[in-house]
Amino acid sequence: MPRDREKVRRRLQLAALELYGSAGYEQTTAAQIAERAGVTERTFFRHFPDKREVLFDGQDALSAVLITAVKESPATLGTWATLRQAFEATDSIMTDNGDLAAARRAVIAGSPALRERELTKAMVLSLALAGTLTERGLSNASALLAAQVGMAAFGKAFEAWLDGGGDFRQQVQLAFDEVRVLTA
Amino acid sequence: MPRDREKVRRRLQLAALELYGSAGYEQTTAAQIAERAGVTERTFFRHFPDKREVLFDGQDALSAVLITAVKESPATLGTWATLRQAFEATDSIMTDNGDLAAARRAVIAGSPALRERELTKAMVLSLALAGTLTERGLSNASALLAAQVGMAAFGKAFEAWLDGGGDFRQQVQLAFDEVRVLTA
DNA sequence: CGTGGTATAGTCAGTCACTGACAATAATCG
DNA sequence: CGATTATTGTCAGTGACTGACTATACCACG
Repeated sequence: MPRDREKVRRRLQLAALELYGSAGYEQTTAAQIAERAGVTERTFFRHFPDKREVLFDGQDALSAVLITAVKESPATLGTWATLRQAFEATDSIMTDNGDLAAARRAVIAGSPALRERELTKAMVLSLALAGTLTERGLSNASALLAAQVGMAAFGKAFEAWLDGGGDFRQQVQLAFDEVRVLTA
Repeated sequence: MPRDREKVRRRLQLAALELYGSAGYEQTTAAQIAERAGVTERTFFRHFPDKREVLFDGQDALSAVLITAVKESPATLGTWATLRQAFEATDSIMTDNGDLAAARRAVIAGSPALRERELTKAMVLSLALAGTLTERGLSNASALLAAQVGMAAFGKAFEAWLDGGGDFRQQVQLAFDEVRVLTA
């Protein structure tokens, strides 16, 4: 495997994050990112299908943790508890991603196009989650509904945690409880 | 107000729906849509900010119904019941949009770019809903969470209704109940 | 140590979404 | 009918993204 592919990928991602952060997403061209990473524009598009994707890459790890957590969850556990426990299991991933995650979030928040792509990533996660819930006996529609409600709770937990709420798992717990109270 | 703006808009929307449906979204150029509508490409982009938006236009009506329903809901009613009642109130809008809605959905389902835009539209709706829930005393974060959970239920209700489930309001009822059972 | 194969990157040309600036035209109002 | 204004046409340009082809770096093998 020549010309270390992963290195180029990471350089492109870093360059994009920096440029999006300083000049803004819309004002940054793919050619500029490529130049800063020491490659050509064409190479950028060989590594990422579009200008947005370069910012979204940790999703696979998150998805993997969620799915294995659901799969290893005891069958006696209900859907809701299974989901809560799966989202709690992402704890380590969340805690690891330090400063980069914050910069990423700021950049994404600043661009409608990037926020839109973030929604797609969330949906992909919901669909993956729903897929494994299906294996636990739920219908497709019910599995997707459950996954989406869980994702909504996870979203609030994540925001609360970023806003200084100390323990991530506890924020997940709180958000899931809030949904229970809401619908009761 | 010269050269009837609304007429051109509708012609563009219809032309887009037809072309997206027959040739596919990606294979259809903005110039083709414009030509079929009897205007130039430039005019297309004066009416719609991009190729995707031309398919999303009923959102304002839906949003208006939801928001007034929430605002007119008695203060004694809980958040969850308020949301359910609001979504039930969209009944007439859903029932009116007959064949066009079905064609629209098929086209959207066939294109990742259009599905992505649909997610944005759902989020805009959630944010609007959350805004009015805030006026009922909820925090921003809790209002958004509630709105998103409601939207998820609404989404399932809508799909179930499209799949032949007779009464729309009843599907909403069922989906909302399902979330209650899920989290209990 | 050369040599060939393969993965990766560069080059070039092209399409298409979208935009700004300005000219043309059609409806409206006096 | 003339003036005003909303809308459209025309034109030129930028930038995202793609296909086809070439060039180069790495690897294995003799």
